[in-house]
Amino acid sequence: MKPIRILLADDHAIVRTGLAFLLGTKKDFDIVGEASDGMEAVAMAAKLNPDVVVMDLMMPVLGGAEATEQILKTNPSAKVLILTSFGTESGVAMALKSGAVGALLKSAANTELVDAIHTVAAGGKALSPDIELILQERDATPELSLRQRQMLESITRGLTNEEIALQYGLSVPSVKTHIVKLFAKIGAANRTEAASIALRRHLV
Amino acid sequence: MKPIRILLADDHAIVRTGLAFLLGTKKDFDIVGEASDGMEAVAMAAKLNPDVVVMDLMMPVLGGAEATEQILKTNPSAKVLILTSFGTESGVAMALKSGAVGALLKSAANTELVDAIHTVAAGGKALSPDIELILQERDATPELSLRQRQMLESITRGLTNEEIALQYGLSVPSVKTHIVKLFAKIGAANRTEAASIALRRHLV
DNA sequence: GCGCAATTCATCCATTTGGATGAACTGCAC
DNA sequence: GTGCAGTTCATCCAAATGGATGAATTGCGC
Repeated sequence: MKPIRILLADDHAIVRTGLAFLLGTKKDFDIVGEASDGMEAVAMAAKLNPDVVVMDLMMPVLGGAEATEQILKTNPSAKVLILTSFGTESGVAMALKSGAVGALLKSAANTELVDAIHTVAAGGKALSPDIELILQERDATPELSLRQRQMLESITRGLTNEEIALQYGLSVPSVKTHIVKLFAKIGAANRTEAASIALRRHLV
Repeated sequence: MKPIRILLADDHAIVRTGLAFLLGTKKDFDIVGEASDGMEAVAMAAKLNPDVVVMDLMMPVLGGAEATEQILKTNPSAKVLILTSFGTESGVAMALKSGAVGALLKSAANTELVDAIHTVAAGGKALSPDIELILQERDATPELSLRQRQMLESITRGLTNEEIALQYGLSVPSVKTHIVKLFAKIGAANRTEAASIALRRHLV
């Protein structure tokens, strides 16, 4: 039986070492490459054509979600499995939308990772219970419109309504309308809580 | 020559595997234990009396900074080396104040880690340039008083001045005084920007 | 003890914010 | 094409906020 060809992508050398050691000892796994950022992962995926890409979500140069999208463009048969840390799970939904077929927390046991790789290589989806929970929370946050995202971004910068109006060439009443609707959507009582929610949920 | 006895503490099994593999192959290192949270690290340090503790900053149950303090209480000769991820460096200053003698980013090359362990085991300090930079930024943020920290915490929760006054049994004018001084210290133009700064710099 | 920072509170005022309501236009979906 | 969401703006008002100033108390360090 052919081994599963795996590409590792993580900016932490220690994690790559751990993964390479952990997965390299399994006979049915073949580590074909290691990338230390998203851009490198895309380039190596195109060249090496791996079966599974085990990828960190938070990487410099190019993040995991964007890298997933790029990889699947040139390499549609590859299965992308996302690794994420607790507290930085915000991009998981985006990565899955980009085509990742699995995601688990870095704190997962080693066996969980091995199982997940087998699952996705066989065409299945591998979402750990923790991740499912995160996605539910995410769903609880309704999508924001373009203007609402802009307002939120400005709010987190501490701008006043007048400054925001100026920035986007709007009237102050318009800004207020957008902001009030934004509050209702994200469940904020005021702009300060909105900023807090935005930063905590990584909405900006 | 006696090998350096090392205790690993990291909630990510993958990272522990990587560290164990990376350090375990060196003849002068002896991995005497692995802990998956801060509490465990404290307990194992007391029992095993390691020379060096390589510890993650972000751990469940008990964080790296607190764990460092606890360990040094029962084990003053131990050298604590902090590992931290980019973006979660906020606690580094606290960990160093707690007595850690070294800190480096997880994205550091494997050799850097090996060098750092040798350095701290020999009684030196091991701060990577990235970490030095972070500490400088930290210094740019003046220390906040107890009340100011409380105000900031409440602000990030979106509370109004009246709610904050109620929470701490103060008058609204007092709350305002504290908040205005807080703004001056952290360089915020208003409470929303203050919340933003607090969350971004992990001041709360 | 003296000074300083932190803490407490008060008054006054301009600005900002949040909320309610109404109205018009646009573009997309059913 | 009808409806809905998003967008734009207006008016009016109450509440919250920020800023300035003054003043008293406490506690810590030199």
